[in-house]
Amino acid sequence: MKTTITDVAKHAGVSIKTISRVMNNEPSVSQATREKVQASVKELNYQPNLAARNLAGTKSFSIAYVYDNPNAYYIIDMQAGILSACRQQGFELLINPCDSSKENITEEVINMIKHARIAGLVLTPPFSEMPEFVKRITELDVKVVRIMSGDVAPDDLSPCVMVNDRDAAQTITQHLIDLGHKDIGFIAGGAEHMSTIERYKGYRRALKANDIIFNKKLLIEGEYSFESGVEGAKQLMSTDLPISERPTAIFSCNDEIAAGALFAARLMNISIPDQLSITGFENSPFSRQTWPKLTTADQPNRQIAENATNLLIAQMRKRQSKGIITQYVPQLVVRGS
Amino acid sequence: MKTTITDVAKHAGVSIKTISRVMNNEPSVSQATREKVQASVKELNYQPNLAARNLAGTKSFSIAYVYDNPNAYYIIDMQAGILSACRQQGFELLINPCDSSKENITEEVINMIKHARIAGLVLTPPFSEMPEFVKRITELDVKVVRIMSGDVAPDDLSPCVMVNDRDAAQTITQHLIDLGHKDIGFIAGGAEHMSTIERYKGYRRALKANDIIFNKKLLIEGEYSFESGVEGAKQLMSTDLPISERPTAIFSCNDEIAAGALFAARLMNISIPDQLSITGFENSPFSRQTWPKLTTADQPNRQIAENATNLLIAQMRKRQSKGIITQYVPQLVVRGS
DNA sequence: TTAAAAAATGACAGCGCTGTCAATCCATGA
DNA sequence: TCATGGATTGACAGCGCTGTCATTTTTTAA
Repeated sequence: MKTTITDVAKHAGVSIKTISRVMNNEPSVSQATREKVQASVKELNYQPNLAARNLAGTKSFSIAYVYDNPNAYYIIDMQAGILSACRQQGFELLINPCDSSKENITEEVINMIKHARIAGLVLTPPFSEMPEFVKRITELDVKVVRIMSGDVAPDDLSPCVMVNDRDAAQTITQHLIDLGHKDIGFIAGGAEHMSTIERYKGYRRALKANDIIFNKKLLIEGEYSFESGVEGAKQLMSTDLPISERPTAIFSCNDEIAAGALFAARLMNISIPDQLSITGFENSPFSRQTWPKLTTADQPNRQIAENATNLLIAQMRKRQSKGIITQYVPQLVVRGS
Repeated sequence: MKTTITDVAKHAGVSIKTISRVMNNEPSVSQATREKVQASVKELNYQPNLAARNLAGTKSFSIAYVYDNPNAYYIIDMQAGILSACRQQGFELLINPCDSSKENITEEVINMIKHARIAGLVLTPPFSEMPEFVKRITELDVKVVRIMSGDVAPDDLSPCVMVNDRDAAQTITQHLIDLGHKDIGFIAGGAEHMSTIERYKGYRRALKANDIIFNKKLLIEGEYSFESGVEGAKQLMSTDLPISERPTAIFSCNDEIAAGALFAARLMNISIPDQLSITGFENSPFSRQTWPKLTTADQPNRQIAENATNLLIAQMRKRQSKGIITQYVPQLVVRGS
């Protein structure tokens, strides 16, 4: 039989209410009692029953992860990080794959929140980048944490974990420049993604810092896909162009694009990295499944998610911590491309 | 405020117990009453509170998905399917990423089951292919459903959803043979995976059915990775070999291997599919991110998972359905490779 | 027609916890 | 010394549901 609060109460010689107080870190418990209870809890290996807690109390111990992202590796990593934080803090995780482009997605999520009595939401792009959505949710007295691209939070509706794609992109570009490149092509992802914009800004900033004049012809507006990388690279390296107008390096907005570009280069008999350098972004499994392996930027997604979830839980416990921001800067991973 | 069982009882003019009976599909409710209650349930949009159910009853409404698989796309699809079935049946899904190679993984999972009062487990490879693990779990009176490769269940410990890789592999191989190929290389995945073995069997069976003698030199023992595909293809197509000893087609055990093989072919200036045909398996996003796109086999993972979960729930409700087996045969997807 | 059996329904306790509020304890200062 | 008030602690109801068992209604058979 599982140990219940009553067992612990008997063991510690206090009332169940006191156990409850200690378990919830409430004040008004003397230090002596608190320690006595904690000892009993440990000895009996007591873990409060979540169902009972949810039923009896006004607060909830459920967190939901609402996602919609074609990148399964990203989701899985995030999920693992969130779960890890939830476990440690005695929360339950509900997962919620959604279609963010759906007309009434906000209502749907709100319904879900109400029905399952969700206390908090972990949001990644694209949801974290939908201001109206976030606003509606936070108005419901449901706490939110957002993981998004940028360096400063767009508002103070929730704590944010910012992934500084801009600085990382600048670092990558600088790396290319240090390698001697001056004509660096840029294949963008979809412009609706904050990350694309941020990465582009970083690229531009690096150029500027090195007094390299930006050449509009080297900018390809693509999307986050392999095909887009193939097309982009073909366009940039077209033999119709005089050699002087072709870039000697290509900054791809993510690994998938980079893989496509790499592929196109191979088709055109351009040797990598001798004749052309290509960089990716994200350090996805993809980046190791090309040849040569991609030089890219790595972000510790699992850790980011865990951190974000802890921020969310902290926010739920106290009344504060709204304005908190954590920033991660993806790190350059130099490989063979 | 959420509608509770009491609201429905009042609305329908019966006791809460009767509502409970209807909600749980218990017998001993007259048809008339049942319909009256169902009408009220619908009108009030009543959904039983899971926490209360779990707390009050002896049965549990929680299912866990225990997984450990490097293929994130597979996991995400499975997860979506399981979730969909859970939602429809009023179950809750707990996810549980695990390291299957860990020494005491069985104990860990059992602990988790006990603590969260899990009623059933959805298992995919590698867990579904660990007989001892499955045995231990089912002894706990926890229901299990396994999704695995094969055509018949290995035992009757649980319902199984079998993915008939063998037949699918035979179909793919036959497709290559129909294209005129006689010398077909085979790059295997890890031999610890049932799927590899099954796919190999299908390949051999197709050869036999067409009176093609199996050539041991065309078999490469690899693993499920891009690199393995590159290496395998290089070996098979080595210029050290007389042309007559090189295959004209390569059966790759999954898309990742196939992508590697495709890549190697490109390196060696072998044109696809003119000089060499390559097939994959799994229809992963990978298979569309190569050029030409891979001919492969598609399995409806989401649907498989949903189906399996329904089987699990059926098993939990009644006492029967242990021996049930559903079989899926992945379907040939002909593309450009 | 009526007793007995079977089917349908309901009353009520209680799952493990939290919220409310009352009771107790203790240090303080008049 | 004793009232005062804040800090601690506990008693108890009740969250929404299910399990048990008693009660009522219906069906069956004599």
